[in-house]
Amino acid sequence: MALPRQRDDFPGWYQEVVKQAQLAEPSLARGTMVIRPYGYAIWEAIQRAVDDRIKATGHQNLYFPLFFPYKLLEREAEHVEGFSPEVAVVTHAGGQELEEPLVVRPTSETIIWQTYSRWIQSHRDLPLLYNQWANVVRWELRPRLFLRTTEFLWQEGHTAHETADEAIAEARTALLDIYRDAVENVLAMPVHVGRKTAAERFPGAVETLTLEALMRDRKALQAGTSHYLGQNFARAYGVQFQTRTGDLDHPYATSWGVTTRLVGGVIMAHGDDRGLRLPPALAPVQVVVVPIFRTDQERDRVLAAAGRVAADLASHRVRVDEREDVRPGFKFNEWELRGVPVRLEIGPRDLDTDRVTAVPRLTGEKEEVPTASLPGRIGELLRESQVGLLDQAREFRERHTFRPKDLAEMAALLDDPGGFMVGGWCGSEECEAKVKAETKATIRFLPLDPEPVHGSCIVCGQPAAEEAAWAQAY
RNA sequence: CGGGACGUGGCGCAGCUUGGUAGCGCGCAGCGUUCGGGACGCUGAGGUCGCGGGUUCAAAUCCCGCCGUCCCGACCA
Repeated sequence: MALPRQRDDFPGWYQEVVKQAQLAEPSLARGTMVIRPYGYAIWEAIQRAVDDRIKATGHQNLYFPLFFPYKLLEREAEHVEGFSPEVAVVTHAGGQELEEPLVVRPTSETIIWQTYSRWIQSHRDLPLLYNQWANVVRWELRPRLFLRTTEFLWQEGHTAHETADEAIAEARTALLDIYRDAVENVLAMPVHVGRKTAAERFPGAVETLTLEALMRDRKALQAGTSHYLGQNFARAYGVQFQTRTGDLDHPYATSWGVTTRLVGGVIMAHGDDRGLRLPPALAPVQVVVVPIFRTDQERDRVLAAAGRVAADLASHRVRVDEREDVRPGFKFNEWELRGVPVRLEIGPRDLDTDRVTAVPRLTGEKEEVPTASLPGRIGELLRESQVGLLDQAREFRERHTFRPKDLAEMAALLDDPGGFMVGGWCGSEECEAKVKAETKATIRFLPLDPEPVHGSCIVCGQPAAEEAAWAQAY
């Protein structure tokens, strides 16, 4: 088995880890992948974390179809500027010509607002707080495993509200109470929250909010997004409701999403040269037990003890690796590659002293734990691993956040070591474009709440309108 | 679509400059020794060298065309 390459081969390292940890089968065809069971289990854990918070904030799940009639496009295309609702027109399926051409969705605004136009008549119908888990297809020019694939799985919320204030608050709820909470506390990935510039905004949105994380190759990753759509889509689809005072108005809308990109984010934010490091809250296997024995008699004793340990730890996701065709050392490395937070070794030596050897993935330090205190100690190690990964990632991010004095210094810092560059911005698209042209860095986010700054624009020297954070991004 | 690189057993690669009929590591099969950090020894199976054409007594190697993949840009969760 080939080993993951070293960090300086990023993202080659990353791709190798994806393959070796058996998360996915990359590139069946351009931009596609097959997600393997272990990778899918990680996605399922992310789904649970996000979906719990979606339910807790009062949203409900439903489903809109992947394909929708072509004729739905004609109406909105003229209204929502820059928004392209189809990835392909399908005229044949199952060996037959279709009576009515279908479109494959890159996102669902089209079918959703067509539907909402029939569901919304009165202010009493609002708000609509709906969410779906689905797949979408986009012909991206430059695919990247998990981070940008032709087809991907995601969650998309689509809400409609009576007032602008309510919709704006909703966009923030999705960003902060659903996404940030799940990403930081479950994925252990620290994120900045903020607004996108007009140039980086979702087409059709009035305001785009974003979650920005830093990967270990010092590139930024957009980990989630939430849009305040104003009345743009409602107007395009002729959605109106009767207000409390009897007038007609268009509802105010939001949409928000996170995707299987988050699986890639976890790998790239936490991984080290031994492979994945998964936060316990996310790990499909939280504790792996590796029995060590030589003789048949030892095997019986050790496996019996391993079974008792697994039963004692039943409140965690425990797996006993009973394979006999590979040796213990091989298992150690394989489970480290797959990011299991805690490994337990049980052999004759441990049995003799009534102990178990515990090794957290976070530190790699072996520790002998008396069997009686094992459940308590494992709980501690898992909690420490969860918090430790978040702390390490946050510390890494702070170490790679800079305040350059001018564009030249920023360019140098982006080149080495890379990271977030914070500084004043005059607010002009010219300065934004200039930085991008010269350094490939874009403004990743502006403060969530605009606040006046003194100082000057790092690019042109004019008075700064606000503070921006630049980075090179995926 | 522009710029660069590469297609050789399942995987990763060497061989090509200077043509002579294919090799290494991993994996796989069998046997033995091993088993607390990716075991070792011996034996063995497995390849129309991306596809098509050309040059030549002879092509993985030289020439032409095509196809595909990856990297850098445009696009983007």
